[in-house]
Amino acid sequence: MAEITEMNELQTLRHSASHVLAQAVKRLFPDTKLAIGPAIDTGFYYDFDTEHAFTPEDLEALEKEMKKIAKENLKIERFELPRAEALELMKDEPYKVELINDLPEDATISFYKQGDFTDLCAGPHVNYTSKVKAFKLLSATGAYWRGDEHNKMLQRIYGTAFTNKADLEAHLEQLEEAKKRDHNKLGRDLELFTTVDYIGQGLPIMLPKGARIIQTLQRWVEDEEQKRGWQLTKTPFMAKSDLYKISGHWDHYQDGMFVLGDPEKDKEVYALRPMTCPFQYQAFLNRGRSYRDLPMRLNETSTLFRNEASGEMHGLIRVRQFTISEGHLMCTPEQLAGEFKHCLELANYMLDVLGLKEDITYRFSQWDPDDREKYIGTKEQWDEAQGVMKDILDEIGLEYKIGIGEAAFYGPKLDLQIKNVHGKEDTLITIQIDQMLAEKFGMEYTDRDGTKKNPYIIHRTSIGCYERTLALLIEKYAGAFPTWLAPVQVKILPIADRHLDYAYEIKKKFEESNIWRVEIDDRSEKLGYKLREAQLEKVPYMLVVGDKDAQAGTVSVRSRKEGDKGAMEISEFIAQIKEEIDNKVR
RNA sequence: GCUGGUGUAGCUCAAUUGGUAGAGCAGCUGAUUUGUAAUCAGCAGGUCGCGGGUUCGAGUCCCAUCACCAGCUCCA
Repeated sequence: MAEITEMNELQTLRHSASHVLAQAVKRLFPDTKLAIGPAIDTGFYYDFDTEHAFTPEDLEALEKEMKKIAKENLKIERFELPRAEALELMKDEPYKVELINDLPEDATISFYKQGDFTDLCAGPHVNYTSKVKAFKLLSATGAYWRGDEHNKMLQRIYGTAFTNKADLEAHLEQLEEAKKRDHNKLGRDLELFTTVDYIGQGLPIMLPKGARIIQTLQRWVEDEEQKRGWQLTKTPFMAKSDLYKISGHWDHYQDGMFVLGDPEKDKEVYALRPMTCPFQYQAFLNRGRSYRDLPMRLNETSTLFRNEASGEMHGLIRVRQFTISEGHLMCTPEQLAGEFKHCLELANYMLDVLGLKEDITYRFSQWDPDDREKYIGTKEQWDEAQGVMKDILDEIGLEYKIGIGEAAFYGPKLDLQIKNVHGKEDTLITIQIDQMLAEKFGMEYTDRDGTKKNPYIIHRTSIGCYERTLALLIEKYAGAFPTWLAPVQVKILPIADRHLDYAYEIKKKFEESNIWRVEIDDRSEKLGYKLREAQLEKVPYMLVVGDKDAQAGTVSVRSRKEGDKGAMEISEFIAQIKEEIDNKVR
């Protein structure tokens, strides 16, 4: 209870902070029209309509004005008005008028007034502006009125506020720390990936170290899927438009596809694949199928191409070409629940080993019955597919949120959501039930009774897209990957050049034990310097070798996690690290 | 796609009112051969994101474009 009260207090304070901001904006930029200004998880924002674009200097000036307003210690008072009077009061604020008009007939229309500033608002608020003292304005950006891209773009100012200075400082420091973990910065610093302007947006170059991590993940995923009864396919990266017309992608997804050729002029048009589904179905369609063939589990390490809008790309999280651990599973209605659980188990196992499971939330993504444009199929089909998924989820006892309008165009999804270091949520893994595409593609199996039936199809990924998953891993571990994933697992640091031979001897012993990610730092630098470099590269183990080690046939081990571990027999250390790698110790 | 910001050496950043592009670190060469956060000396490195324009003269001003960043909208 105390916690809830505290949260509400903070939300109230932040809401009041947004009003103080709006008051400051009105004072400094009187022509500004007000939209809305709520409290959010991390602070508050307010949307304004003005010709003037807010600069960082403006934010400073506004902060100063806000401090002044706080100092003036204005009383914040609530009052209510009948609709007509409310509209009269807000006649110069078109957005407020729109909001009032959208309120239901019997709604109470309340206002909050502080000095010369009055705002339409349901409240609650703190009682005096002086309460708003520990705050900071963070950024000015654009945002569509009512979140609709067809509406005018307003200017949003983001800020944060706390009940005391210490909390504010701590939060700002946390933001700085988050920046250091940001995969888009750290991943480049650690030479995992880069981008090149003449290659294009959303097309990252995986550098040797990044590629090595992805290779490790991919080998592990494909092996694990094989163990669990999945059969690997390799299908083309492009197809004629005919294929996408059958699947519905041509109608529902064309803007998102890279089309090769001009549909208006050319006889044949190809498109790079944005999804694997219609390709992998061909493996099922290769010959007639019976119930004995089911469940048929097909997996593929599948590279996809999506022509995302130019503003959507972000590091490795949103890209135009990516590789996903894809899979499609054809089964009977009786098998569906079991197979769905099997897919979820695999995904959860993967996330558990990676250490990401604790950061996952589940979203049951459903269609939006009011947006028929976006979806194929009938209401009955959707009700059935969603009903089946709901039963499965409830049976497992999974805690989930419902996302209306978040479904795929052909069926409902269970999305495994994760937040990045800045608190922005993305889908890492998705498992979908589809009872529509099988019919479209004429996928049938002969059942026991000799009748032909369409199988249920589960679309799923086990580890998600390698690029996105890598991004989350970089942030999770701040670049200090578990040994089994680390692009460099051991760095050998000879303290003088005469120990280089011994260093190579050690490296060879690692290689004989099938450990290849061992590097020697052969520069003539001081040991302290080399150690610092190895630490910056986040290498799990550093082996210092000098005279006494060379003579005794040992290595001095320094662990990233545990610090100095002293001298060890080489074979002993190799056995230890091998076990760590094989068991995927985090 | 939209709003705003940013592009100078591999990295972090300088460059007065428009007047010869600099520094530290990284790199290379030589010396040093060192036991836990920076050994010394030298060398090299830039069509100032790309393209136009204004000007006697543009890293600096204007236009256009590309990329990166934040946010919105969309999405794995």
